[in-house]
Amino acid sequence: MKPESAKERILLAAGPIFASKGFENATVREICRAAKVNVASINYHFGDKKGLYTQALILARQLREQQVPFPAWTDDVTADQKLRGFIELLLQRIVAMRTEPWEVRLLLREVMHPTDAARPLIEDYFRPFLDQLMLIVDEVLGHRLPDHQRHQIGFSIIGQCLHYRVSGEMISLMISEDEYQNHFDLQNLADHIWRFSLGGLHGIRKSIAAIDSQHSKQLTNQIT
Amino acid sequence: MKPESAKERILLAAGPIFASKGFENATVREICRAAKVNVASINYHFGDKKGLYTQALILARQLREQQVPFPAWTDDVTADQKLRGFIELLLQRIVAMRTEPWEVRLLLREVMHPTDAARPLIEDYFRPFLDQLMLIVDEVLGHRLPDHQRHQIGFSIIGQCLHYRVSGEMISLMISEDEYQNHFDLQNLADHIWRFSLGGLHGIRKSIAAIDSQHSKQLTNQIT
DNA sequence: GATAAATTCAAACAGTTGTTTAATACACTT
DNA sequence: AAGTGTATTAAACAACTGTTTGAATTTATC
Repeated sequence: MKPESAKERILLAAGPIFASKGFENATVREICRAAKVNVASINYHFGDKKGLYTQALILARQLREQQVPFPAWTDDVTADQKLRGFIELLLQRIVAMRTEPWEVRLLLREVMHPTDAARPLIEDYFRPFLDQLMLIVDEVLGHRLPDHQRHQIGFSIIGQCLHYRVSGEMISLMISEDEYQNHFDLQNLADHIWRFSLGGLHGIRKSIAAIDSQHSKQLTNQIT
Repeated sequence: MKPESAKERILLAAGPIFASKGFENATVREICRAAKVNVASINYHFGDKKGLYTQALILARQLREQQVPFPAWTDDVTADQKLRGFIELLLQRIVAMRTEPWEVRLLLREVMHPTDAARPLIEDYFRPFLDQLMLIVDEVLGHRLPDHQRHQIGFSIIGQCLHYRVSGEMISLMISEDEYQNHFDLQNLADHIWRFSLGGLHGIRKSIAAIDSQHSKQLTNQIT
């Protein structure tokens, strides 16, 4: 295989096109034109259109993991700082304001409308990611909540971040251009979401403390 | 016009089909089959496919406003309670777990990928909705923040809610069915998002108080 | 350099797309 | 009852869809 074999060219051309048009609306002819190969090449190398889509999705995940790797924190990093880092990573991976890598768009399509190709994506990519977030939440709270609460908190944080990608266009239509330019860049958003989420977590920590003290009272009562 | 004229039948058949397949993937023949009219009817009554889509979108908004109207709160309702009511309304309008009205899906398509048809939607529907939320936020905080902060807070709350629709399928794939059934119904989610957001708001209120006291100190220094 | 395998190609396939046409049926007023 | 504008219909339109074919070309193997 040449450094730019036809198969490779197809795969690299297909990604951005699938990402911006979706599976149905992307045409094999458009992809082949972009890859500068014959229309029959897709069927020859990938079987059919769906086979190409599956390969493109796998490639997207691999590339995105390389592009924005998970940070390795040293021991002196506080839980709060880790949360801030995670939120920034999440925004970088899925929002990625300025540049719009096709990998992100393609992966997000699968999040919103999972197909059969989504299962391995969940196991290998999304679930480990969510688990990392929940470990940080445990650390911030100094307490491991029941799973459903941990998940709800995780989704609250992820949901805030994701919203700027999902509804990004609509948001930019709803606020002034000035405001968007000056206060909705990645750093400002990470700051806000971090603070807002820390507040939410502190509220939960308080109610844990209240229950705990009540619980220890009950224990005391039982003992005495 | 008969109570079920052809034009009406087309409009009502088009909504659900556009909602579940999107503009491009919905075919005029499928819509006409569902409406039991000739294929030429859409072009006759609506000019072209796009004209029909625009009308369907307008209808969706009208219907959804009627279906889940904004509550009229009495004076004795606290700001916290209003926030809880707003979150529940938002979840009912856009998440609507059990039934999946086509109106919601169609409107959400326009949120994620706004077309020309989105502008009137923003002015008449989304912006007033966001404004209502921000008034409640002002009331909870007892303080009107700069617009960009009000917006960020609003999007944090909306983002949490929207996430359960946008990534709903993915979420149900990531947690166990039991957990999903027992802890991710509308009431539980509204409760969690409410508490989490109240925590976030209290955190912000504290930092306002800190800045205010600092500010009054500075003022005192200036005076003395 | 001959043989075989892998790849590329133009052309055609059968099916679907949104839209148009011209003929017909209907409801209404004069 | 004739005339008029509106509504519906089957059929055809040209353009596009993913895929297949069989021959031509390139590449690899001996």
